[in-house]
Amino acid sequence: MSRPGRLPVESTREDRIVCHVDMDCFYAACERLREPALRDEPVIVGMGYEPGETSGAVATASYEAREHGVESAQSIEQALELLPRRETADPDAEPTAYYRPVDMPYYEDVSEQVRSILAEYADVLRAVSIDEAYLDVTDRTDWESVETFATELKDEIAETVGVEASVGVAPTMSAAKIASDYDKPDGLTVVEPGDVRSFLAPLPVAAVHEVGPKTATELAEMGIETAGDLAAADPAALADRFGERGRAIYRYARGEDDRDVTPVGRPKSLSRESSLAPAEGDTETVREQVRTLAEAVADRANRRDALYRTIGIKVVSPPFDIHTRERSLSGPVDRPDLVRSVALDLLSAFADREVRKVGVFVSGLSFSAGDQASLGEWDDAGGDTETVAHDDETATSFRSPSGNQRLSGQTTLADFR
DNA sequence: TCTGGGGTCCTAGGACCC
DNA sequence: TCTGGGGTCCTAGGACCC
Repeated sequence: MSRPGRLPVESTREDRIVCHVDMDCFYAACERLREPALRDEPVIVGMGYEPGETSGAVATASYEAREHGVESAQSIEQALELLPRRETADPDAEPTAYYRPVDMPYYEDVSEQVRSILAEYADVLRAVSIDEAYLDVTDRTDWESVETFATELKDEIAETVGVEASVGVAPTMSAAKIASDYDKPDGLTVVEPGDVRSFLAPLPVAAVHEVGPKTATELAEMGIETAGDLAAADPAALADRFGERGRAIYRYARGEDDRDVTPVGRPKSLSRESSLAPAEGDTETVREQVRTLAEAVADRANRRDALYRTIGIKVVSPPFDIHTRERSLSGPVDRPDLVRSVALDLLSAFADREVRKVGVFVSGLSFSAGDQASLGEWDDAGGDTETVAHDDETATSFRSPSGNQRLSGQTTLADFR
């Protein structure tokens, strides 16, 4: 229903019902699914805790482990100090935890089961990650019955799959997300349209979408501590300081969020990266690591039927300086050898830098090899690609920094001027 | 918070085109 | 020869999210 003086599209948005479903400690829950003895025990899923392994991080800690200060993204050394491994520690002396390695294929299996239930409850579903999704359920329920609706959804996940979810319901994506976090684990929070602003007001600014640590610190300097403060701030001042994001966080804090629930599209880039132990930072080890990563990225792209037009690297050097270098090709390719040679070439800019982490990525992705043939465009431009393909001296086969070789065989606006 | 891996979007300057 | 405006592409860095 459009009210007088309102655009129909806007009133439609206000009447939306968005569910955010967030699986509780998902990796740990999956481990408990196949190993019931882990129930009610501290469980830490992560990498790097085996003897001989040098680094790693906590991917997920169960609530029992969190009570002892273990958190996601914490280094595994810290976690082991707080909670030693059950198998090796003196069981009477101190609290301990079960450690399990990350097993993505298994978690993806479980996630797929959950997703197929979610798909029954919504026409539109956005799977944000392996353990999180937004559902637009506007056409499936209303504000009077949405609590029952969401309870049924939670129950079905628990009974059918055997894992718990927290659900937030609100008229916008960002409010629904915060609502799902409000009463974890196994929570259900419904924020009706009129209540969004007052629901958000007392929360710290960091709870607002797109407010991370940097922005939260800067906001605090401006005297803005809560979402309510942010909602009452001067939007022009926020825009001055934070650009477009300043306007966005102002609106989110006020409960305004235009984003529609849409399925996630194709990836824009693919990457692989890995950390190196301090002793591994020498040039040849880093180059070897880059070769391995390049191969893995090319393989990932190939398996997804993706062609790439840009190849890049990321180098992290102490203390935590992130550098990137990238190079664009004249046309999309599937060329593992090029990924490797370009990545190594780009790496040479960091020859005398200490490296604690390296990554290789490809971007400028195009997926429709078939489409491209049918479009005929890259058949014509194939000369470009062939140039790249047949050129061992890769340096000469790239586009000049701004040269637009791609248009050379096509009719451009210039022809009409 | 001394920091793992995989992503997204925005900003800003320079080169180049018409 | 100098100047101008509008636009795209490329690259590097920054911040954020899960």
